[in-house]
Amino acid sequence: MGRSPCCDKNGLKKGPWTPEEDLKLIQYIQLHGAGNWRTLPKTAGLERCGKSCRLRWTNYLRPDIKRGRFSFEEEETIIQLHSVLGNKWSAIAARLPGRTDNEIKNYWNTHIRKRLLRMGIDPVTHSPRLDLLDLSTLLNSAQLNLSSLLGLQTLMNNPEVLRLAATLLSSSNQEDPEILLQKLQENQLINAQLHNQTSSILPPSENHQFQNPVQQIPLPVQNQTPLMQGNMSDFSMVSENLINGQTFQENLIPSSASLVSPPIYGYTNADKIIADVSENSTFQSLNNCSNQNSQGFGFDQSVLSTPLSGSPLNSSSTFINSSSTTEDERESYCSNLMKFEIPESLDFDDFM
DNA sequence: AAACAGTGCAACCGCTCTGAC
DNA sequence: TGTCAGAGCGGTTGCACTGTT
Repeated sequence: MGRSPCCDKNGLKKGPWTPEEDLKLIQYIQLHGAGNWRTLPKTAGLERCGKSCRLRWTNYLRPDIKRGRFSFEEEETIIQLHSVLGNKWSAIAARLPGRTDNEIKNYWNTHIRKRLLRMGIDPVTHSPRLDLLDLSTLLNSAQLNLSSLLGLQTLMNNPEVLRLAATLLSSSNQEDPEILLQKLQENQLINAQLHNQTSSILPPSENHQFQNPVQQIPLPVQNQTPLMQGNMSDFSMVSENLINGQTFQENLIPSSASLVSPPIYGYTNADKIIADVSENSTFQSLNNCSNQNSQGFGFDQSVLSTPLSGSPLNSSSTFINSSSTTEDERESYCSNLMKFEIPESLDFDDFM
C-alpha cells in the first residue's frame, strides 16, 4: 500500500477557480488561518483537493501577492539568484517580496530562459554556450590577435590568479550554494590583501575597482602586462559608476549573498579574468548599443542594471523606466553580450 | 472577418524532500 | 524508525489573448 492520495479525486472540481470559490477560501483562511489543507476544503465548503486549495492560496489569493509584469530589478534579481541558487524557486521567491515560486518559475521558463538561449547563454549554467561558438571562425578571424593571448599567458603564469580561477570554476559547479558563497568570501579576503598591495601602486583614480563590492576579481598588478594596465582606468570608471549608483546587488541581495560577485550574466569571475586580459578585445561592453563605448569595460553594470538610455554614469536612474521597456529592447540590449570585437584603433604593437 | 499560429499564464500532476509525531 | 502532511520542484496542460495570414 502506497501513500493515500492527498484527496479523493472523484467528484472534486478541477480547473480554473471561480470568484465564489476564491471567496470561500479567503474567508475560511481569514477565520481559521492557513494550514491543515487536507481537511480545509471540506470544512470550507469547497469541492477541491487540499493541494489545489493550498496552491490557489499561495500562488494567487495571498494578500501579499504582487501581480503584474516583472520589473527589471526583479528580473535581474531572479537571474542573479538563479545563478547562485539554481532552480530553487522558493528560495528565489523568498527574496522577491510578493512573488511566488510558481510565478517566478513560469516567468523564467517563458521569458528569461528563452532570452538567454537566444543570447547564446546557457540558462542552467549562466555561461556562454560553447557549442554555439564557432571556434574555427574565431581562430581564423583577423580580429583575434595573438597579442591578446600573450597577455593571457602572462596572466596565467600568475599562480594566484590560476588558483582563484580554479577555485571559482570548481565552486560554480558545487550544488551547495553555501559552499560557493564561502569560496567567494575567501576570494574577497584575497582581494583585500591585493588591494593593500595595489593601493600603493595605483593612483587613487585607478584604484576604484577594489572599492566595488561587486567587482572582486583582483588583477595582480605586479604581473600585469601593459595591456592589462591600460584596462584599469576603464574598468575603474565602471566600478565607480556602480558605486555611485549602487549596484542592484547591494540593494536586493541580503547578507550572505552579497558576498557573491555576480556571474556577470553568465560569466564566472574566472571568465572575467580572461575577459579583462583581452581588454577591449573581448566581451566588448554592452554599452556599445547605447553608444557608451567610452565607458570601456562596462560589462557588469550594463548587463545587470541594463540602463535604457544615457550614460551609465547616470546609473542611479537606471531602473526608473525599466517597467516600460519592451522585451525586444531588453534582448537587443543584452544581445551584444557575446560580441567578440577588437577595435581597429587598438594598436597591439604597443603591447608587444 | 475568419482561421490559424504563437505566446503567456494559471493550474495541475507526479514525484521527492523535510519535519513532526 | 516508520508514517504522514506539507512544501517544493520539474514538467505539462489548457485556455485566453494577440498577432499574422
